[in-house]
Amino acid sequence: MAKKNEEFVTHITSRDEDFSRWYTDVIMQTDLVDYSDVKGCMVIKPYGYAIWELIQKELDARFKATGHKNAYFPLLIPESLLKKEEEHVEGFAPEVAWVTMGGNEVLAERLAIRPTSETIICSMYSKWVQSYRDLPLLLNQWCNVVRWEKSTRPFLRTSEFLWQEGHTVHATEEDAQNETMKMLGVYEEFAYNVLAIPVVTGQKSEKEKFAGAERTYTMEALMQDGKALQMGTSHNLGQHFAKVYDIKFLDKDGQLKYAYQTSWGVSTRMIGGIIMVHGDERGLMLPPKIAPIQVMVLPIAQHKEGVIEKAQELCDILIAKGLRVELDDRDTVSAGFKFNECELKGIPVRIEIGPRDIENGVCIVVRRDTLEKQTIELTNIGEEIDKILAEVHNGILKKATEMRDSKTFLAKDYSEFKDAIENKKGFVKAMWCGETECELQIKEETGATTRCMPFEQENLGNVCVHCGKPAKKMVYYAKAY
RNA sequence: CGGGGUGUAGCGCAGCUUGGUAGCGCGUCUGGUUCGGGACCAGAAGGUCGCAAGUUCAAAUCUUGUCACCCCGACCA
Repeated sequence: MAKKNEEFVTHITSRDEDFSRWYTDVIMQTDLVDYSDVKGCMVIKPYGYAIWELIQKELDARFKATGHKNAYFPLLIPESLLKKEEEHVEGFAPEVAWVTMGGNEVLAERLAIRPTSETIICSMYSKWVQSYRDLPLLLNQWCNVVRWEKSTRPFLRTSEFLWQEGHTVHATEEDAQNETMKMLGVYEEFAYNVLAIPVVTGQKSEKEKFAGAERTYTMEALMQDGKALQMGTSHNLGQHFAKVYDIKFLDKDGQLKYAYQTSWGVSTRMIGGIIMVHGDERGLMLPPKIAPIQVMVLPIAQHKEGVIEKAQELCDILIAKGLRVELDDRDTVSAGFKFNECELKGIPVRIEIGPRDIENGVCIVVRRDTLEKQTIELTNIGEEIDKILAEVHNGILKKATEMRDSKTFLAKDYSEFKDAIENKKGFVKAMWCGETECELQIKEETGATTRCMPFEQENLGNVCVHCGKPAKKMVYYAKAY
């Protein structure tokens, strides 16, 4: 006899009690990842990888729609090649992993395992770009990169991670800037419409920008513990790399010119963001569009005649609608266990169907985000589920937006600023003089960094919140992952 | 690299102060009864107590050394 337990039970640490522990509990118990024997590297298990595959699919469709093609460049980069762009090397030097041996022989020149591929891609682009007719060159690659991190956390910071990096070449500065903004726009649209995560977009400060970029743009999301996470970046590289790697083309006017470039990327870190934005006390909450299983069908009292058959029939109808559906027909665990497991794993919708329902021609549909149960007629179940999945998406986006807004504060002076960072925790909007020195001091004193200078500027005052000098920009500050 | 902490069954931990040859919860396996919110009963398997040396009749426990991992800082998608 199953225990009639009205209280829902969870086996994960409370979010409020220890957010970091909660995060670890969720990713380990939901079968997303496992720790490997390699320091700082995670194993992405099938359930976690399926999420990444869906992210890839959604993004690829967007990249293709904006004229980009996929390619693949080598994992290993000769030291000499990597070292050409000074600012770039300086930025990445501390975290590059090196290959020094080939078989039993010491290599004459060490090979870097790519921390990012600008250098190797630019070295190829210099061969490929000769004429204005070759431009724009719009490529993307899906790959792994390695950065030797001192402290790591699954998805958020691992020594090796998966990402996509777009690298484009343009004839004019204007084209490059347009591309930079366009791709940030693609990421932003993706964040809202696929991940259901509200973001703040804007430009990075000099201190925070990508090593070797002219300008870096970013989208920043806020996690439930009030820390910010950079979810994607888009860089206008200007002619920095073109000059170093000699990417020149003959323009319409017969002049030989250096090309303008961009690069942009998002990584498996996004999955960490999804967990920390949407997750709750019961575990994961996956946005329907990237949920490997959108609907789990649970037969109740499945040993009784006709139940499994009816549940399978229901599955088939939904699969035919193009939904990702699974039937949990295990007879080794109780129904209650399955309910909890569905919630833990963040499956957006589950359907319970048992003898009583079959008799009445209905099923019970439960939304993961609200845990609301509704009785739905089997006759038009396909349309209803579509509708409910859309409602779940909108519901979690709304909730996440409210969460972000409730954790976004204004600071007119430095005491307000410190109070907001230390006690309230979240985004803090404040005016800034534009000096790196000020940023450094603020970080030293509060732990907060500038996240971005948002495109949507507001005038909160005329002076810098820290030094009191004339203010140039409104900035989002936060402690960040 | 600075500061702190932890290593005992697959996972989470207790035992250590005051030495006496290892235990709890979860999980796993077997059988049965269950199955509409993490079922129950009965039985079973599983540990050179991180590693090494020392003290002792006797070490998970005391001493010394060593290794590994985790957290907080510095650095970063």
